[in-house]
Amino acid sequence: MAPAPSAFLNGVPELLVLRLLRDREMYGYELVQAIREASADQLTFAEGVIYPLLHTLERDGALSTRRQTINGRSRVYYAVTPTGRERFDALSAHWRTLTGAIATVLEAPRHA
Amino acid sequence: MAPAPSAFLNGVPELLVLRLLRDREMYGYELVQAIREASADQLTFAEGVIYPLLHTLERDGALSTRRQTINGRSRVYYAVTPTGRERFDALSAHWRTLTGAIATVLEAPRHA
DNA sequence: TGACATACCTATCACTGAAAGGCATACACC
DNA sequence: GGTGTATGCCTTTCAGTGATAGGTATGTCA
Repeated sequence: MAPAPSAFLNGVPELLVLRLLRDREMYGYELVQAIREASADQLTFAEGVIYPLLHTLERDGALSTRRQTINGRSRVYYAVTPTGRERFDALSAHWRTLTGAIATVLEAPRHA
Repeated sequence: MAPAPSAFLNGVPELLVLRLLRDREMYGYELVQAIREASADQLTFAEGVIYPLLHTLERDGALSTRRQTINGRSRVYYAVTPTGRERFDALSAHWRTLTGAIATVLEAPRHA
């Protein structure tokens, strides 16, 4: 009933999107491929995941948009706002904490 | 429609349960606390998560059970079967691959 | 007596990411 | 001219997971 803000390990697409946009602005279609390429095809988030996510992040003020038409095709470029940067820092810290804890359990020599 | 066997990053409770049981047999209530303690309170999976999971793993042949009464209280001890060990190895490898890929994206100096 | 820890269990729900679509333009090729 | 593919945007629907919140029963200790 009170779902955690970012329940457990979810929110990885968000984490990656914010990370990539931290370097430079990108548009949705570009992000989908950038994630795949940056992870050497290990991670694939389809457009059905990325687009709604971008809309949500924009609505929350974590991203700002800029529309541009190139070669007759319209693109929507997304950039990280200060709010988005804070959000990334929080998500990132949370991610490291959790994966660190899991690694601890996995690698512990023996559990008494 | 064709949900991956272990969709994306899910299955962490399963991973941890199999890991802990690899060392020694334990009962449900004990596992709940063991996970919390082994992770220094960073990870908490309630009984509502652990018990159904144990039942599923037993049904799948990954765990075997042994009932024992101690101090008037009944306990169900779970132990990992060979099938369970394989399952753990697969889950573990999958986990390392994914978190490794995410780390790559997060830590990359810059994305061109 | 009452409270709390132990020990098992189930039913229900929200949310995420997965899947599968749809729309439109540009470009290459035959 | 027609067909196919890549680009670029979008939405709707769905399954599965873990979260929540219950319920039962015994032992112990104040």
